[in-house]
Amino acid sequence: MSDVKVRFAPSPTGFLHIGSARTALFNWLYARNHSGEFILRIEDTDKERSDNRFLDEILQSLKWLGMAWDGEIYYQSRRYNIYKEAADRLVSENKAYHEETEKGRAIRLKIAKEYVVVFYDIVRDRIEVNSNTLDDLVLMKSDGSPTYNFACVVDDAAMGITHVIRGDDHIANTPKQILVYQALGIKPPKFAHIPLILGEDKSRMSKRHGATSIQEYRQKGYMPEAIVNFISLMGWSPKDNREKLSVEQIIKLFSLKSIVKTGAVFNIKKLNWLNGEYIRERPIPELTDFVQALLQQRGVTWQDYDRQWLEGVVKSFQTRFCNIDEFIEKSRFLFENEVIFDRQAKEQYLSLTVQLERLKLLARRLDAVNDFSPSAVEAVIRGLSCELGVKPAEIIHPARVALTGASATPGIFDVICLIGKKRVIARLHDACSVL
RNA sequence: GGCCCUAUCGUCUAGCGGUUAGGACAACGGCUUUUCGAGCCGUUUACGCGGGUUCGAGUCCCGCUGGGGUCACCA
Repeated sequence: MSDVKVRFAPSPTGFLHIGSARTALFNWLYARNHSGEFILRIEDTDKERSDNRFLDEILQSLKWLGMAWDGEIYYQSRRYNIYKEAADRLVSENKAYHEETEKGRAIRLKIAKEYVVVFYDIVRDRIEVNSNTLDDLVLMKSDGSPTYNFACVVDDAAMGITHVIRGDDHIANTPKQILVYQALGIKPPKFAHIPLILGEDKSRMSKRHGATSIQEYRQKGYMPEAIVNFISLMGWSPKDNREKLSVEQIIKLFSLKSIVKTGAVFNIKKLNWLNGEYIRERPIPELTDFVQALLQQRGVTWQDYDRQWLEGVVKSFQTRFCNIDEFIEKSRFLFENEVIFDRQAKEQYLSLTVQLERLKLLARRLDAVNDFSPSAVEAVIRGLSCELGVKPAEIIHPARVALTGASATPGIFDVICLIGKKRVIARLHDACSVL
């Protein structure tokens, strides 16, 4: 058994976003690395802003990312008596006092002047703050609920938390909390303040920087292992030049001491690359399940859709997409009846009479093919190019545009089969209709 | 503004007194090829500035500048 016990303490006032997911991850990794405990505590003392909708979402995101917590979930809203008791004790010991305000009676902690609070942070080493910069800390609000800094300390102590791993933005809270620990006569846990995740402009990542909630990334088709791998690399590294790591490998290598001190700018392009790596290594049946679920969510469908066909589509696109938006965008010619033409491609490949005449011929030959397989289609096209004395590309390029509207697609022989004979002939005819 | 933290390619990072400053993403180019992608190969790009300490500084110290965080009866 290990003596490590950490916690993730979200407040249900918003969705689980990239930053807090990373905080949760580092806690979880640390616990797993030390065979310690990882508990979940819901800091729902703000009645106004807390919402069960957010709580459900946070729990779901955590599960989806694979971070299982140990034991029961704690809710601060159900522990008010514990905070009250602790606060009363401090008042009786003359370490805190009641304050009458317009809103009612609050309890504040007395903070001595000219006192230097020193603590050692695992990431940043020594930090010291003069108590003169601190006001007497409100412990219990006039509505009877505890303040964050108080409830947090009381709970961390009561739950036996050994390491508090949290965002950088809490550094300023730490001296205050240490003063609470001292008043309570309890030895503080160890602290590790991890750098924040930043947006493009280097300020703390927020909604205005684009998608920030884990759920959004899930819906966009990012895999949990890609996200875990990616966020673990913001502020931490295995130091051996590896980038793609399984969660087991990360757990094994993880260390709080190797966390960097500077904020990391969220780089979506790298996430895209990593997600693409995971997509490429996934077996087709599995990847198809993954894509299928997402397409369903988006309402993308096709009348002749069947599992085998979809697997073929996924196989053709496996190396060509890094998220579901890209998949949908690039494969639309398979799911929609109408072909959306790229203006330039059409200009280049479907404007000459010879090009259209070749397509007309191609349509006739293809129509005669009964076994509509990639190899059969290829034989037809190569045969035709030979007969006409032109390079296969002279037929392939116009055909690609006529059939898909685009100039960049998976291999044309596969594409033709995926579109299906009936639609292929129809599209070819449509393209030649101006003749 | 006070307080606190921080500073290596555009971005994520390795480095922990002596390195041709390494890797990854991105970008760019090449190979391959029916286009694109993937893959493989390659190129461009970094130690913010100024002082010290030292035989020697990206690495240690100080200052400056830049960036961030925080200053609630919100967490």
